[in-house]
Amino acid sequence: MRRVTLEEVARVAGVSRATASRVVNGASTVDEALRHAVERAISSTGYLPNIAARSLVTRRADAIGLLLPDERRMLGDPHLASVVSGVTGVVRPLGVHLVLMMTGPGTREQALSDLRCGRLDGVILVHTYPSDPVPRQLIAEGLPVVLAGRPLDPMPITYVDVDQTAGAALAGRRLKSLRCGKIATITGPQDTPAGQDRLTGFMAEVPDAVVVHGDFTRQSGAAAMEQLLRCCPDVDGVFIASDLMANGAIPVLHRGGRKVPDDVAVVGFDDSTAALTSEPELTTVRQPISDMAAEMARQLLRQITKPRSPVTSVVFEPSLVVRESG
Amino acid sequence: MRRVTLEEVARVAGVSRATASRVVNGASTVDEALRHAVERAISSTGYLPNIAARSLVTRRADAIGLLLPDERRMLGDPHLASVVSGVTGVVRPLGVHLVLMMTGPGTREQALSDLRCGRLDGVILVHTYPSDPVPRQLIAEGLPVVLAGRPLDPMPITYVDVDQTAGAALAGRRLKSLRCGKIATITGPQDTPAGQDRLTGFMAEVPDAVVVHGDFTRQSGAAAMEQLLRCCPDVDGVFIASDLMANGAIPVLHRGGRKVPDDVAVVGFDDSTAALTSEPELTTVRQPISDMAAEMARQLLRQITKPRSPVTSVVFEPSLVVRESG
DNA sequence: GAAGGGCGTGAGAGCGCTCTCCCAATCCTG
DNA sequence: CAGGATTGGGAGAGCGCTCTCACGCCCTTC
Repeated sequence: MRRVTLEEVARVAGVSRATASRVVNGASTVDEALRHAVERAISSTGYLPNIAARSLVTRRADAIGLLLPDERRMLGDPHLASVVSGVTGVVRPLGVHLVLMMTGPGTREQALSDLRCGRLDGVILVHTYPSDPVPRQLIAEGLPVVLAGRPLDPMPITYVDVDQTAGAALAGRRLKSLRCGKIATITGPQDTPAGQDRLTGFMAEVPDAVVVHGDFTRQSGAAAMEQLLRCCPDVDGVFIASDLMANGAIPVLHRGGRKVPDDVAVVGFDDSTAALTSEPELTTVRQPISDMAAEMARQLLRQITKPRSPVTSVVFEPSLVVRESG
Repeated sequence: MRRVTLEEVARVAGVSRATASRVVNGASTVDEALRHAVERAISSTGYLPNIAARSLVTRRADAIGLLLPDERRMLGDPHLASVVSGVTGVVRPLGVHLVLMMTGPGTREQALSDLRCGRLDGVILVHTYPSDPVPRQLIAEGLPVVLAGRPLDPMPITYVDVDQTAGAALAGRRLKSLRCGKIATITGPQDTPAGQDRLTGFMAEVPDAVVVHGDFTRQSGAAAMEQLLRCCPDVDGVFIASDLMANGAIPVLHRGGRKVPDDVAVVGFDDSTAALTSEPELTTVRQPISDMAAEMARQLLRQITKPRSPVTSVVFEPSLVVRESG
């Protein structure tokens, strides 16, 4: 079975290859009659443009990469699906492919060379770790890139994030409005912007809060809560900097004989699926992940279309989702 | 900044483009001295092959698609990440891209035309719904495709699945060995092969089990458990056909005053992350999702390399993971 | 009625690569 | 040492598309 080429469509329509190409690409300078002839020829032959050939001359791959952190952390990340659907929602209608890449040995390098050899038009980088060299390399080479989340060190790069500080403040205000007297927080890792901002935002609202550190994992949430109950048994309100940690912490509270929210109110962060699998369901700070992902896609597309366009990061407003836990 | 071409590498190395190409593609018939010259030229110029040009002549896109079901169901699917990592693990080292596609309006058609126009070499289809026309279209056109999970209607298509029946039997045997007297099951949707097989496999082992239907969602698990407690309050062992449903069902059990596993033993299916977020943690039937995904990738790659090769489906053995719930 | 300006069309030159010839050089064999 | 076999390298023809450029044609405009 042979593939139909533009040449063939042109022959059937009785026009030149150039005109057929114009119709395929929606140029406006084609006579109505000829346009119809070409369109008929396209549908009668079942023509589909060969992307490789087009790509060769336009120097666009019409594909972008989504570079995810190492597998272990990602496997538990309930955000992933929302990110993917937000990005594809923007990108698919434009015929742009979304290529998924996980950080493994050498994979970040892979993505870089895919970008350099024109196989990918740009990448969205999720969760770069501190001191990750990739973002800097990308901006140095002028390659289109958008970061999910503000980078730890300031650099001239487009990112999309939620206002973490404001979100944590929301949580603080909620606990205060619940008339909690002894308030604590379980933090995220302090070498990440999100971890830092959620702490500072919360402390600004509740300056005398007890601070226990976690690292965003479920296990660390459980461990931190054990520590908290030991050092501060009269706590009656906790802001836990991720739903996943809250998910690990709440059973510890139960085992410690506390009822949630009656004895201890709990507010999480993320509004991930973990918020719904908790018992009771989590009051949490919502990040509009899907919208943010869509915005990342739009920003990336803009950079691809207009290279070296100015850096314009976007910060979304978080909101409080009140459920049962606090 | 200009891109380096093969032509340039050849000039620097003092050979023809053909020889340079041979070195790049690892042909064995190149003299050691020349090979080294070319390799030096490649690294000194920073040459990277242009994929579009290569693709144009080899007629391979070196990209495969992962076609996922509609977003709503997928968002809650904890398997996704394992599937992705299993597939990329096989496919990336070979330089093959994984393109993620979600079923939206017209997206399945998109995937088909991507396949037809050579933009994708093959697809992995996850969760086709009953009477989905896409699998048949694909096999009719001889396009490489692998199904995740046995199709409902038998058709000559390669699929990878776990032995659902055997897995459910494992669950049944576990509950019997726990000396449960009154055993029940909450099923998956009976219009899916997994839903059917998990029921029949379980019933073969526990013929007198009480049957309540669910549809694999958390909500349906909760609803089914309420129904079960009403119609059969003395139940002391339940096989729930998905961890997600078990996740919804266990709180209902608690609210009904039953302790898990003391009063009611619970066994789930999937060994998804939902099994770990349950309280207590779920005893469940494990499907080696990541291995299965890797196998799907291998099968697909084989089909791409050797078109029209015979259909060879692979069925994996499930295993029982004993945790706290039963 | 001639000159000027659009506008739509076709010819053709690539884009960067692979791969099929074909030729030259080397090797073996009798 | 001649003949054939074998091997490595080069020339060049595409792969299917886009896009520039130049050429008609028709519609103005004085």
